[in-house]
Amino acid sequence: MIYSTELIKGTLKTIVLKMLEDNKKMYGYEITQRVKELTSDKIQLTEGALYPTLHALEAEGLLTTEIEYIGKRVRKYYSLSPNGKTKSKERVNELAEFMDTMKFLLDIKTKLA
Amino acid sequence: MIYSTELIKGTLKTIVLKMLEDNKKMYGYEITQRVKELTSDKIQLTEGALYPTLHALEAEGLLTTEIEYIGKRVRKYYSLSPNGKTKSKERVNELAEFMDTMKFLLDIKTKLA
DNA sequence: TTTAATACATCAGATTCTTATGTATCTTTG
DNA sequence: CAAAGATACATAAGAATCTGATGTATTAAA
Repeated sequence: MIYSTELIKGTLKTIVLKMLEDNKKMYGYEITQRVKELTSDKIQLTEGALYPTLHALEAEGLLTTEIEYIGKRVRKYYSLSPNGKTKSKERVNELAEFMDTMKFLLDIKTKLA
Repeated sequence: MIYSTELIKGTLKTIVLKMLEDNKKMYGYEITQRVKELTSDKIQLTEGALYPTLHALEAEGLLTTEIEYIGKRVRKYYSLSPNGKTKSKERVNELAEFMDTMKFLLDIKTKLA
């Protein structure tokens, strides 16, 4: 099952920050592949969503970039800035808490009086 | 902590369906209050988001409505249609699975070789 | 040699949410 | 009793974010 992209809305930035927290330095295409791999193809980030998000995070000062050439092909590596590291932890914590809350909400079986 | 509404994006329809699955019959304002109560104020649905969502679910044939008057004040009760019941279970399952996947993703500490 | 994979990017259109506004009734409180 | 707050519906402009398409270019595989 591939998750309806509706669900991924709102979590993309957090996913990106977390990937960079765990891997120091990644390029866009690599992030899509890593997430696909880690989720057994269940989360497939589209480039049309990812690249604008990376640009936005960079504009917010959370990411820094360095260009590398592999042969003639360009790669743009992203890393967390100091602010990005802080923000990443915040975001991941918030999302984890949110998911706990949602799990509770979805498991409610009894009607309250 | 009130969750940044960014996180709620994409989960609103599922929350509404689930509330109706558990309570048979609810009106809009009641849903906002129930969710607020169940989440200790952490998820606060706005009316500007909720009412259009209810209308959309009704247009999709997932909800049915009945009007009731409390004094002179109107109340619009929503219930799951047969299709709505099926859809609700699908959505809740998908969201539960998605959250498991996300938890896994957020807990990854080690870099893969 | 042509298809697929790698790697970047942009953009029109769709969807969905926020915030504000509007209407109206009922309850509480100073 | 008047004002404020709670109850209860609804719409709409603007913002944010994603989809799906399109574009360019290099490298690897079939």
